Amino acid sequence: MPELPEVETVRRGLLPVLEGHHIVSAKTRRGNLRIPFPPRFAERLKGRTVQHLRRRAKYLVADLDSGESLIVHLGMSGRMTIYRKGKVFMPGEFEQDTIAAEEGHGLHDHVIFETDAPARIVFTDHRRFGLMTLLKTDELDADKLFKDIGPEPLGNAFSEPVLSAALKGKKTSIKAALLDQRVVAGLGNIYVCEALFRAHISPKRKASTIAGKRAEVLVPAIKRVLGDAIEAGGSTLRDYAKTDGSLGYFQHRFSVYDREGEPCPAKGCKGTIKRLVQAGRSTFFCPACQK
DNA sequence: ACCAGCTCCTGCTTGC
DNA sequence: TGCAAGCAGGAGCTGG
Repeated sequence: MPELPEVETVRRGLLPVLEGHHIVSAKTRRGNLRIPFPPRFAERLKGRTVQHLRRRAKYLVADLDSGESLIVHLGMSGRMTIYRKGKVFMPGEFEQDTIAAEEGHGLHDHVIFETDAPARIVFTDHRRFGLMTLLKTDELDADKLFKDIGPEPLGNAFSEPVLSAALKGKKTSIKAALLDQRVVAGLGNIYVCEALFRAHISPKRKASTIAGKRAEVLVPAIKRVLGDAIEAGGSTLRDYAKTDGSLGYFQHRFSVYDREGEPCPAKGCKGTIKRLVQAGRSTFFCPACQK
């Protein structure tokens, strides 16, 4: 799935067709994703204005003028695709006046929104690990989906003392700890590997030993890798695409992820990237320069 | 309370 | 070429 940079890229792609716009209609094409849709889901969205489209951890949050918020999680394979009327193509191509009727009716196209942008927004998720629900906007923070989520890594609230405190006494590996959304929000397998590489910290190191000096290195490493990835439009491996169907390209800048057997890219390091399995997930790292 | 392991689902890649 | 096993970016739940 989309990790924080991919969700943020999707949010930015959706802004022009969602924020400040009316939802003309919403349609679900099955009864559930990872969880069932809430009662009267489509009716509660119809005619509403999206006042703000924001992101919390890996969730997209669309605040509506009804006092409710539409919550979207892309899971492992969720995408949002925008089809727009009057899209201008490159010279030599035609200008599209209508959205093809079949857009949004693929096997795994589960939710279709029409907005007055005008645009059709299609949520596609072949693995259905994603979710979509509606919550009262002023009760979001107390909801079980959000109440235990840690600080946003790109905000000022994520700092060396905060990370140190969150890791204090943790016996698990730093790799597993950073995947825990209660410690810090929005990191997934790829960016944890990349951040630990940049910080020269071994993924096998016990989490509690990071507090202090190592956390001073790790916090900026996390911020930089996420910032760089957002700037690159996210990473595309298998299932992620931007809202216009194009691909992110940060994957070409991975230092260790999915690079088992390749030479370590760190300056002066003669190590080789290794793969190991932690908590059932692949970890990629350089044993020579990550200690 | 914490932590490792399992599970949901489908599709792509890999290896025999 | 065909087929089955293995693997995938998340995260909630179970049981030790």
